[in-house]
Amino acid sequence: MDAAKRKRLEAAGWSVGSATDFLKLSPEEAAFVELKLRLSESLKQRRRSKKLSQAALAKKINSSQSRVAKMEAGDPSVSLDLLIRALLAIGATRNDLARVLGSRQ
Amino acid sequence: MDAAKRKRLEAAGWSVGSATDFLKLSPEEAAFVELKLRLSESLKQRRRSKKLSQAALAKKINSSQSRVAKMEAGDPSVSLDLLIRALLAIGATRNDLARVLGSRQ
DNA sequence: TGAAATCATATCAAATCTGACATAGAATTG
DNA sequence: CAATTCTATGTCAGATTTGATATGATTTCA
Repeated sequence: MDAAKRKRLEAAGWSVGSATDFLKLSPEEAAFVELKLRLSESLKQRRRSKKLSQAALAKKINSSQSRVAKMEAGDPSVSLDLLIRALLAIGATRNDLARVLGSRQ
Repeated sequence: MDAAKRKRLEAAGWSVGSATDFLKLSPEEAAFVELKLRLSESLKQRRRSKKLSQAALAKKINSSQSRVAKMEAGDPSVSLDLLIRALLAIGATRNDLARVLGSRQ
């Protein structure tokens, strides 16, 4: 469907900034994408600051290195569930998540 | 498996308070469940305050009444993705979500 | 440089989640 | 009290997400 096509695009092009409206996403979809990207970035940061490899994190959450890579890349095949489980597993608290989701500052 | 059994139980018994450790959930799992329950409750509240029926909300997010009921009941078959999409669709902002996830007050 | 570790990307069968439907049980209203 | 509207719960085929695997690219470091 239409949504499927957009989903396929969701991942690409975001790596740099945090723009949200390069293709006609509804406000809710835009917010959803932004949300996932913030979690992705947070995951990458946290993992790195803990000096874990993707493989090591994967083990912690019994997943695989390739999936962790996809999480961090904002791949559309990765669910919020997985992202958040990973963040919790790496030591993030609910408050940490709240900070990631909310306005900067 | 073991996790599956727990998942099956995840939903029941939470309606009242917000206890989190009635069965041996790891801290991360407990946090994850707590998180879903908060979103469930928030959804129910928001929908009601907008005087929408479950069917009406379902239509908005092209889902079904039964699934909305499950969302609000904290049914384990409902993903975070769906919960959050529903909240966004009903007008919640990222900041609203952050408030729901973070510490009370 | 080059070997070793780490990361990115594609693919796929199995697992999970989904909307839809059926139907029963509340709640509301007349 | 119905009649009507709303909500809860079970089921299931189809869709999506998953871990695993393979393999190539990039980084690290001696």
